[in-house]
Amino acid sequence: MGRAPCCDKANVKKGPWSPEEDAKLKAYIEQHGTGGNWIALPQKIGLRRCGKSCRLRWLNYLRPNIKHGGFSEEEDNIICSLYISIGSRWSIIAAQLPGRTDNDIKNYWNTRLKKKLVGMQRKEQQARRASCLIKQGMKRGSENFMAPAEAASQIPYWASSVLPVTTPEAHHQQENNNNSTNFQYSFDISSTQDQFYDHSVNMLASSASTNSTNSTCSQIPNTQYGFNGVGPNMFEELNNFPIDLDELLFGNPQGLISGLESFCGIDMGNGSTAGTSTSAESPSWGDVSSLVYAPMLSNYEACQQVMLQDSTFVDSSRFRSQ
DNA sequence: AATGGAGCCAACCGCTTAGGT
DNA sequence: AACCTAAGCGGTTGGCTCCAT
Repeated sequence: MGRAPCCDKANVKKGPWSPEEDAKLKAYIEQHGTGGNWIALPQKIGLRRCGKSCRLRWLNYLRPNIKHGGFSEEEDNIICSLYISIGSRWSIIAAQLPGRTDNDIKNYWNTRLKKKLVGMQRKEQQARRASCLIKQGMKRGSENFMAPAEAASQIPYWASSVLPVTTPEAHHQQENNNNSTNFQYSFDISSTQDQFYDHSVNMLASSASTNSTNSTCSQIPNTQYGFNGVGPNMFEELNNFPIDLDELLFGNPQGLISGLESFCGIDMGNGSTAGTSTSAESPSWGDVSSLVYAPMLSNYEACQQVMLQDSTFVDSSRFRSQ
């Protein structure tokens, strides 16, 4: 036996809203509010619409200060960073972007951002293959670091932090900054869920720090989780990177999270290291926003300010111009 | 000019969650 | 504690527009 319908479907109009319906709904809500009962609202107004449909129309279209289209670079970066951190939690992502609806962001991701990300990964892989062929032809033991700098430069900072790509400059700086030669993607076992979500901030921070030595973003402890993104064995690590974006983004979005989990050695559900979780269920995220988003956003905003001011920071317009 | 395919987006569907009784 | 109802949410779909042929 199925669920009882929320409204009398036979007497409910479906499909696109007419300007008259929009005007009725908007006028009523602006004057009286929703009254906390969407189901009863269409009857009060005299609309032959389902309450859910009214709610959706208001939230996604009629509500004041709604922005449609024209996503900025900053919004792109926030969306991508958050998607990488928390997956398709569109309402949470939308909460970080004033004026944007979850539906808008979801559509934008599915139709544009996702494809851009995959396209960039393909380009990077092609460049890497070409680089490997060149390297194979070169004399062994060369001190020259033949990184696919051009390919790396085509990747936005949020993506380059997820897909471990390095540049000669970053490599050199990393050597100066870190005496350790054992690059590891390791998480502190005691990492909390909050810390992992802060990973997004670290992505931004790590990218900033590799491009600007005096950025205040570099003050964020971006090596805490091993996501500083550069190291002597970077290409080996890249080859081992378990995420195929083609598969994950177009086939199984949750797999992106799983891939990151296994890659990072963390169970995002309980904060323990990989291998300790026996549950086959998807992770329980809990109240993510209360756990992390306030500090995360403030960190991000602070970081963003620096990025905007720092002319040496990687030009994110590369991303939009793809 | 006609047509077919791709891209985009508004809206719907159904499941989950939260709150009330 | 159990149940019911409405809101919230994310996945999916249908139809419109644009563009290439």
